[in-house]
Amino acid sequence: MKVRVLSWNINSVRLRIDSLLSIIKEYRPNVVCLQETKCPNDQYPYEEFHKAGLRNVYSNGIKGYHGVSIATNLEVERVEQKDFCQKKDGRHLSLTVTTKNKPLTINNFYVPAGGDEPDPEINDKFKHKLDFLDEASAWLKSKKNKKDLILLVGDLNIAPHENDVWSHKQLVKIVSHTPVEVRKLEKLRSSYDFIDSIRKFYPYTEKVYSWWSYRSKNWEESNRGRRLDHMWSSPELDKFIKSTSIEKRVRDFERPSDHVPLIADFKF
DNA sequence: ATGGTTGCTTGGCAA
Repeated sequence: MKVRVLSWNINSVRLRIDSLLSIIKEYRPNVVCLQETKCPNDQYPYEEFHKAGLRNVYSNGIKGYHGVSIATNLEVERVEQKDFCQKKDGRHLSLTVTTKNKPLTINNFYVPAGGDEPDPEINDKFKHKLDFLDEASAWLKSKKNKKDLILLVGDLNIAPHENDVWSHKQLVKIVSHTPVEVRKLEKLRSSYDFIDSIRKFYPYTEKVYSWWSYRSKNWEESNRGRRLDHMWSSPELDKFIKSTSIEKRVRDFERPSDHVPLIADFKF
């Protein structure tokens, strides 16, 4: 049994629904995880997913900002959404689906961006980001079970490695690449001994990005990107992974998101 | 060092 998971910070699901439908048609994912849907649950385009063959659709969205969703054509055993930091904003949703072997849980995260100033004392948004990562780490750790199939995907808003950014030197004090954030992300990863499934297929010796700012023309030529989006597999799930990819071409779509989709392929 | 763009909404924030 093959399972394909696609994860994308779509930056408005309503604005880019046609781009998403063409991506679904082309890549045929079994699971679609979105971040920054910017769409309240009662306005979510559920029917568009149904028509595209993804019958089970769940949204954790609020008006205006952030918001996550998961759509799948697999049987859903369980749905969970965790409200970290008591903010009541849509930054997490998880589904447990049925595979040939045993249940697979997909956690979809949208970690707070953290504002501009990398100091929790003077910047509440940065504090929220660090607190969110601490709470998510503790929550995952409390659920840890060696034999479970767990996938964590999403826009984690941190590019941890030197080769996850266009210039380590110029970004080391910029939110998304500061040492304190990198440590918190590593804590999140180690909470479940996750394996970085993108880097498993894209070695650390090469520069790899999933996001290019809207604020520069010729995004491709200047190539000042960051790898903010991630796919992590639990050790048991890692046994079944066949490949991952970063669909960079999507950054060239008409009215693009500033992020591109990630894909992971599993065979159970 | 600064400003650059986009989306949700129509003024200003969040990214």
